[in-house]
Amino acid sequence: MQIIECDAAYFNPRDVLECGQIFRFIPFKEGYKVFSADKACYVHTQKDRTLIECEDGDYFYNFFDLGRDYAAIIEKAKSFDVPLLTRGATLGAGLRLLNQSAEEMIYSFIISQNNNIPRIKGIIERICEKLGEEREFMGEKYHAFPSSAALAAQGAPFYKQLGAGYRDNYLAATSARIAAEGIEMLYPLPTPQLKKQLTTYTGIGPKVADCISLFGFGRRESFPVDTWIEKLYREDFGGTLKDRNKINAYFCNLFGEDAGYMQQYLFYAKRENM
DNA sequence: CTCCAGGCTTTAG
DNA sequence: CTAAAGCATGGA
Repeated sequence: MQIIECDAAYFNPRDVLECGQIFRFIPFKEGYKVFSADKACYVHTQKDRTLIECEDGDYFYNFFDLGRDYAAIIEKAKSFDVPLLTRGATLGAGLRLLNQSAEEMIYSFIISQNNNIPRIKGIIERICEKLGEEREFMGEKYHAFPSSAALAAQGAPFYKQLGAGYRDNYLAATSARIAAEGIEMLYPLPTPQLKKQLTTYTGIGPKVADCISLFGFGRRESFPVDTWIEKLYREDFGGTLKDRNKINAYFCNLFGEDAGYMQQYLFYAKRENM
């Protein structure tokens, strides 16, 4: 077992996990067990340090984006002088953007569309339980996220039965395509072309493509526009555009290469008062 | 009962 | 091209 340690001021496990970028984690002892692809870790905070316990330190160092200077990101966020963004970057100083498995993001965010977070988590959990390889971490069993081949071996009725609703065929069709083609050709693409390619998969539109690009391919210039962003665009930016693609262009132009981080702070601040 | 959730596909104009 | 209906499910 390895232990990675870092400054808790820029790594609050609750903020990082509960902000909708990841769906596989459970409260455990003083912190959380976190699952990604076929790996697991235990993350918790002691005083001013956040500790990550795991078997694969290199994987989770990258996963939690530990090479990034978040103090600089937060300063940049405040420099835009937008009240909601400054509030998000202040209250959410412990936020981080995760570097997750691209395939896991593809299926997870297909499920996320027009859905709520508790239900998304349940559907993904049941899929892993049924199709993911069994592993063990800290004396307890868990299931890896299934391979595309394992997902493709099931049809739409299987996903419907797990509660995926009308997204059943999206999962069946896209897993079949990826099992046949792979996704290696996507990694070298420039971000605009990556987004365009992602939207050619069944069940992936512009918003889901931005989430996959941001969380699964490390494209920090991506800015997903969902119902929350649309709401804060109107209420906090005085925006009048109604087309989400245009709202996306507005924010990408405003925030540039770090738009994804700004999106997380805004999302965080807007969701705080629920 | 209706409304909504990290929207997409299909169809109509 | 844009606009709107239809879509499963579960909780508020």
